[in-house]
Amino acid sequence: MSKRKDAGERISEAEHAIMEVLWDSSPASAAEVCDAVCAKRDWSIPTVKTLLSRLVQKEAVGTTPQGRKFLYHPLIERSDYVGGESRRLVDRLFGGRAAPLFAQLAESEALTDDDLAEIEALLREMRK
Amino acid sequence: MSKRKDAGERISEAEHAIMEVLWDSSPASAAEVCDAVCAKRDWSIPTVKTLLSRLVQKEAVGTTPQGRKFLYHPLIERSDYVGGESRRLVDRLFGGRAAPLFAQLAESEALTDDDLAEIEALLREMRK
DNA sequence: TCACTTCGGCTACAGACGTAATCGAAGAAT
DNA sequence: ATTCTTCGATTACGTCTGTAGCCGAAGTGA
Repeated sequence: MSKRKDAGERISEAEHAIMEVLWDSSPASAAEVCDAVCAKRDWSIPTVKTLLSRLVQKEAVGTTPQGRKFLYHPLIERSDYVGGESRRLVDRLFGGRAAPLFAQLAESEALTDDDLAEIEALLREMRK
Repeated sequence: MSKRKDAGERISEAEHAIMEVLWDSSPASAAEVCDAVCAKRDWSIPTVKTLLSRLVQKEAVGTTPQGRKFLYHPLIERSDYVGGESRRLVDRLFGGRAAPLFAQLAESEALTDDDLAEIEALLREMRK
């Protein structure tokens, strides 16, 4: 079954940074979100608020009236987002095949020994 | 700033479709490019021309005056582009680690048996 | 040589995105 | 109650992206 309701509009790069914060500490106020990213991305509160409201519009985050303020929380799972983005890349760049992606990462030395070990473990585990 | 490598202007989604055509058949005229994508993406010649000129501006494709017309050819390697995009995704979504990406793809069933076999082969090969 | 066709080059324009200032209502402080 | 402070909401605006129209120079056929 395909939960055909969400999947609304695409989440932009900047918006994703906000999502990341919310996925990290679920209910948070705009100010708290800013505390978490404003320094890193050199944003100001207004920017964070705009991004938050756009995410609300896109139904990617929900709000809970906490007294007079609002608390924001993600409405979509991080794994869903990440999975979608990953698949989109694989589709667009590698014709939907994951192996070439892996080869590409390997070639550009983006794979650490740890990665290799982990992937091997995963492979072994899937091998049944 | 970091390593301000030239030829760094971002290539957009639509532009990438054009690049893909050029990577496939190196020197091509605008009309030929259109023949290859206009149907698929439902574009018109003007659109292709705009995208081509933007890519020229971005120094992602070069031109060769062929008599009266122009022939376009890519100036950046497909592997470079693909590698860059892949790494960008891995950095943004998985903190630079490839293993989680792999796990993600596995979980979302984006890995075919062929993929697994190929990856295993690659792994074995890198194992020395 | 003179319409007619072909191209590349500018121009256009709406929608998304990044970034942020301003406004107005609700609380807090005095 | 009056003012000060907080927030969310609204508005702003330049850039990038997707899509495409128009224009003028060059080539073609008669």
